[in-house]
Amino acid sequence: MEDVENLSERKKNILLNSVADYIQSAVPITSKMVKEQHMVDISTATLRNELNALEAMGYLKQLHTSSGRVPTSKAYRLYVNWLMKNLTFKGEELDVLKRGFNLKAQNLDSLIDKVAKTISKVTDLPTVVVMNDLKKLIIEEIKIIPLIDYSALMLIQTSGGIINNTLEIDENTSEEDCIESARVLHQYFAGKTIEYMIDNIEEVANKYSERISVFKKVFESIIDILKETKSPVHTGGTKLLNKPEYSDVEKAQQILSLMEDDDVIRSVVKTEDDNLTFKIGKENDIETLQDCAVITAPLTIGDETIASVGVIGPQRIDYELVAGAMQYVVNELKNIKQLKGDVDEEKK
Amino acid sequence: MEDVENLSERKKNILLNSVADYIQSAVPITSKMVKEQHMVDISTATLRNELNALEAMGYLKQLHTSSGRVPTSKAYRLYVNWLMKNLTFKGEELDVLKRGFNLKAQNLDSLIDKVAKTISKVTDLPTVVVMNDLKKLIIEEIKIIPLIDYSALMLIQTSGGIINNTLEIDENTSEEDCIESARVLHQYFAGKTIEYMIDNIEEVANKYSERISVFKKVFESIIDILKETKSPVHTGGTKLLNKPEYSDVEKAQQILSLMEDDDVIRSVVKTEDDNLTFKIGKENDIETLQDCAVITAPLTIGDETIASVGVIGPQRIDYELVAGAMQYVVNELKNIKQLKGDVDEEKK
DNA sequence: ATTAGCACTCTCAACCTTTAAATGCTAACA
DNA sequence: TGTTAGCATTTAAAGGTTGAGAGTGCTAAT
Repeated sequence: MEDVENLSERKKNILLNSVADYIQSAVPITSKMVKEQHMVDISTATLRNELNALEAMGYLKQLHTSSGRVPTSKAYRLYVNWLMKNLTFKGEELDVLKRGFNLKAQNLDSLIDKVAKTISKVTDLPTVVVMNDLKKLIIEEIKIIPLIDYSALMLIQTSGGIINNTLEIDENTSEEDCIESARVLHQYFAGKTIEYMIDNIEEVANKYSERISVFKKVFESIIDILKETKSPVHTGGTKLLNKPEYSDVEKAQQILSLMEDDDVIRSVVKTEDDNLTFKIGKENDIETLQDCAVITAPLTIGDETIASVGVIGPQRIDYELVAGAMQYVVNELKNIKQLKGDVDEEKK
Repeated sequence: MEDVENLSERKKNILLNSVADYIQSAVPITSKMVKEQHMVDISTATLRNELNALEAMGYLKQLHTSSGRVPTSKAYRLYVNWLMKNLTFKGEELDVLKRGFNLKAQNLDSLIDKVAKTISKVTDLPTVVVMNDLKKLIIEEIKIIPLIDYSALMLIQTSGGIINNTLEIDENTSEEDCIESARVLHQYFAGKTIEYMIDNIEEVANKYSERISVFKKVFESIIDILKETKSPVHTGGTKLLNKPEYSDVEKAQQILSLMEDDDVIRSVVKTEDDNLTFKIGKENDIETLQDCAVITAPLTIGDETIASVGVIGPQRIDYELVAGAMQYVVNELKNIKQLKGDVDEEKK
């Protein structure tokens, strides 16, 4: 389908350079510009012929007869494919990232938050993270710590990170009750999935509710918490307003309100692919996004893919920067568990 | 200063009604409109005289000779003062709030987050929460719970809520070490302020570092965490774009980037007052906000004022709704500790 | 295959015109 | 003295016109 071979070396040159220029400047490509910046030896007339041909092939289009040309989705796709073959991280921009993004082990929520904020900052684009279903995660450790006000903190350490939630408990629940509850939970569910725990916790609760009055209450709270789906986390929406594409408030708002619709954005950002995925223009299913680009990647810790991250912008997006930043963050996350794996090995 | 007495009953009527209308519609006030909606028996000519007089007194101004009039800051101030005397919560809107805002005890971060999101949702305006300095909070309880990956969770239960942070610790730190560390910290610092803890922890660390090798490391992490200042939390920035006042992207961006400047927004939102504070138009110190309204309130849990919350919008803001929503949330927060106080009493 | 030259197209900004809505003012009225 | 009808006046907003400028496509020559 992407028969790059059809393109003469010169056409390819013109096209890739022009797309790169346009991504930086947002100024339509003209024969004069191409000559001055890339092909001084060739006349504008010749370049006009080339541009004309590229337009006929569907890589460029004019906004109106007497204007320069802008890249089509097809051109961006070509550019991205080429870029992915020749990707080198951009030094300076990623320096900022490397300095700002040190991951200490932390709970999932703040980890996700940090990922979104960092990518948004570096790319200067809105960024969304949607959590995968937690149900498939494997339970490693469970702790329940009583706090004030009829509440307790429950920590579930899983194969995909630590889940950290507040339980409502009865007023006369002692610290020992909490420890005992955690012990029982651990006994039954360590090594099992969260899904398994949801399905079977009731049974366990019934078994123990007579011996320890608080059990049932605790277990009910746990079910409530685990069943609830996390809202997607989004940051940097206002960054869209900087882009000339969205100087019209209406347009910006369409995208922004789409980002706030949990179900829609979840379907947009969630990715099955193992690598970066680029959806450019028409490649997007959602109507509103058909003149946008969406770049998504899975967030994997160890063996568990816990979430997907997505960056949304105009098609004229700095793919190189975005891909570099996302790649970097995704790798850092993988390394966290790498470390943990090593430690486990040593212990054995 | 606010000599409402100068105003005849009729003028006051016209003005308050007109401001209320304008807040809802954003359409400049005309003699015709006033007649039709509030004073059918009086001719437009008479109303023109009245409006003219109100303008001379500085309550209204025309955008140009042949346009209707819009309220000045002075008029909004009068309106707000009147409103605060006659405030009744708006039933329907606050119903949404009451349904959505149930506060379980939780850590400070998520509490703050919930407050911001809720107020922003109900008022349909950007909302910011800035944390007060935590240094004055009194420590009640300290727990350290070891997790994976050289890290532990530290919970400090204070007079103002639970502070919840991840520590980096040495690889060979046992659970007993953590418990012992927490015990020592508790022994020295329970009942003291966090500030006191920061000033004296080093000494304690030195004393114990020989007996328990991990102490120093733990204590260093704690200092780092406590010294760091929390960034303000902001939500709903994009809601500004709905307002006709900000159909111009430039204007919206001015406000939005101001909201993202931590130092500036902190000075804007932080309030010493015990109640709701309204800063209308020129009453704001910051240049950019001089055609905005900023409504702020302290967030108090028990005796501790832990943060300030602020709502930012055009001067033409639904003060009634905003005041109602903020008042409600502020009270709910107070009640949390009320509850806790009761429990403490019972225990004695 | 390339290029110079030129006619052609279209946007953009500036300027003008018209329309409609609101006002201020004057003079009459209760 | 307060109220009102009537009318001239003001102005923004919308629509139309024009000229300049930038870019293209096409033709004919190299």
